[in-house]
Amino acid sequence: MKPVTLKEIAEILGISITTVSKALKDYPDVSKKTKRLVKETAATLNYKPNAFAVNLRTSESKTIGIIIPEVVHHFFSSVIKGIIAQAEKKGYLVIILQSNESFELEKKQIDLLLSKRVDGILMSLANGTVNFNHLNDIIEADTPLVLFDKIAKVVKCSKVIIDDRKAAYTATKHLIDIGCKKIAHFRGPLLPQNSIDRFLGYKQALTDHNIPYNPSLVYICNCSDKSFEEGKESARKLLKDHNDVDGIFINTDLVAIGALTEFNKQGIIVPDDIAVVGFSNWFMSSVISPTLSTIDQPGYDMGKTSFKLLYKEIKQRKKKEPVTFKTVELPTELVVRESSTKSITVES
Amino acid sequence: MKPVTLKEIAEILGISITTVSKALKDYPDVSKKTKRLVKETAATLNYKPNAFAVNLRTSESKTIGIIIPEVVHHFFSSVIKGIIAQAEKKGYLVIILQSNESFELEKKQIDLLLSKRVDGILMSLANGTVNFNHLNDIIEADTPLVLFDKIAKVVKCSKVIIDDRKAAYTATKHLIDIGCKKIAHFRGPLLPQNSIDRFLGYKQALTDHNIPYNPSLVYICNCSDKSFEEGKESARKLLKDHNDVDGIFINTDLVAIGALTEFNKQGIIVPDDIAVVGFSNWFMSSVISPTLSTIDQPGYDMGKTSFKLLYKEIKQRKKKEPVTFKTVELPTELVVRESSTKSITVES
DNA sequence: CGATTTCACGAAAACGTTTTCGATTTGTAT
DNA sequence: ATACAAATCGAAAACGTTTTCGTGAAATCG
Repeated sequence: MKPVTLKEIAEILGISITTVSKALKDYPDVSKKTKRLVKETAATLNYKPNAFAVNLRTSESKTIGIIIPEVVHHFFSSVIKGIIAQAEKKGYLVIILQSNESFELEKKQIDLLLSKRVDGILMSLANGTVNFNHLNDIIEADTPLVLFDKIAKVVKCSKVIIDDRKAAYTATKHLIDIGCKKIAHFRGPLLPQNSIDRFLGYKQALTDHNIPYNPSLVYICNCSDKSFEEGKESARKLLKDHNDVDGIFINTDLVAIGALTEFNKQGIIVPDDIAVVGFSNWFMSSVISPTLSTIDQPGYDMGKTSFKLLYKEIKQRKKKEPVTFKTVELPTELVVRESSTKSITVES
Repeated sequence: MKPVTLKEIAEILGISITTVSKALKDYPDVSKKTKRLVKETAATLNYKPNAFAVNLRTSESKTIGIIIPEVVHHFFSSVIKGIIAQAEKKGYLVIILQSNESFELEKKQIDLLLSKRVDGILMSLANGTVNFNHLNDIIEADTPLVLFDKIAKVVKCSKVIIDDRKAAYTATKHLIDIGCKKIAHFRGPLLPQNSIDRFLGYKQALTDHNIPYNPSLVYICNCSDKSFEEGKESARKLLKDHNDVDGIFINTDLVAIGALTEFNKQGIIVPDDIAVVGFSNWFMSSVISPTLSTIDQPGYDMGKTSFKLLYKEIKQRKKKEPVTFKTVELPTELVVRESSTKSITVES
């Protein structure tokens, strides 16, 4: 019942623990014969190395931790999937923790992972994160760290991002291209860089195309778990404040879907009355009616490349090579669907 | 730079490692004075016990593993969230692995978790799982196991389930209650018990209400990642085969949403022409148009109670108490939305 | 045949903690 | 003072592995 150890195999075969260990790991200073013998008995006894002992001895656990704001979330769960897929290839397991968009919780989770001595940490920052001392804790603990999506530029580590600003620019320009003259923006919270960048991309696209920027056309959403409601609410406000708006670029698909729902209810025809473009390409967006144009944010790829960067750093650290930080920018893509495909295309 | 150990604290204070260890864990045979001293220096040095050493010594890792068919999935990610939330309260971390609905992969993941010596395993079985020997591996390794949602009745362990049959019965009866006379069923694959039970509930509800069961009204969907397409496809077939169907109970929300989309496209009015009830209560269902009536499957609660059962078993094992297996059945609820709310209610 | 190299193996330390058990000191009652 | 109990402490083993280094035997060479 007790798990079998090297010692037992050694005793059975009348050889030393050392030799058993070496035989199993194909050390050159063990004869073919004993190797065969050891491997056979190990197999029949169903020997599995005690991970705890290996961890202690090698001081690595082949386990990484990931901290994200929210698990029940199409984008983040895609990222998780990508991370797990890639980690598995390299024999790493993945521990998942949530920050619930809270700064305090994020700090606590980092502490947890550090005290568990994971081999590396992948993180997407919480909206509530205001400073980055806790990230320096990771770096000072000599634990490899890679940030993705919601990052902090000042932190010295590898990063995986998209160009939010460019993507937002593309989305807004698309609205302009299909003939929209008065374009609103439902932006995210004031803090995280992403929502700032998306806002800036929106603004830039307007000014580049001689459309005056009008601050009253920008509505703020927290993009919390109430995103859908916020979308409806903002849509209501927008219709009241500006009944001549003919396009909206929205920070997040879920908010956009809320807006679509409100428009449907009020008899506003999307896209003919108002064209809508969201952001993230949640699966839902391809299923809603009208289907939602959006910016595809490659969650799965982001997970994969994040782990790849982390893995590289782990290897470098192990070989005492100098670690090199890299920032990888993943391409996004405008996905045009019904919500921005006017029956009559207006030439601009 | 090197993490500080008990030894270093002992040397600084000129006492033994033993006393330091005991002081930190509030053993009664250490004086208040030295306890204070030790704790203070430990705090200033930012001492954190080496988890690897603790694991080895105590032979537990305070880590559990979970294996699910798919991470990017509203129900399963809700379960994950529940598990993580509850695990955190008890100081456990959670490793997540996917089976991708594959039997072989499921076996491999179990092996992985066992070789990592997690303190317990939570699982929802893959559709492809045909026998349960691999689950016995877990039991033989003396690792606590709890199955949830997609379970195997024959396996000796605790389980957390819903009554799929009853829920399906309720859903179908609801369709009958609102006046549906010819009710179709889009069922899941033939294998997993859940889809069998839902089918049986559907059938039972019909016969209990004097509606003859008609096998040609039952369509099979794999409920894979193509669920949405399958829903559309089945809806097309249904409309061709039986143009007088006035209600459908569908195995999964995503398939139902596919069907709704097809109905919308073909000008079929839901619910007046055909009423639809799905299963699971994905978030999406409250957002689609028309909003989808469905059975609420309490993913978060399922995660929570699954961990609670696992935790209880871990504790029992530790105290060498006899382990008791329990099967907890969580309540489901019919959520009535637009897709089954006829403008003119017909009395039955 | 003696010297040297190659081949196989094992002893032992180390990773850092927990815990048992014995030893020493201090206090208390006779 | 002596005896005994209580309060503090530490030595050492143990968890199971990895890896360095040394040793003896066999093989190779001149």
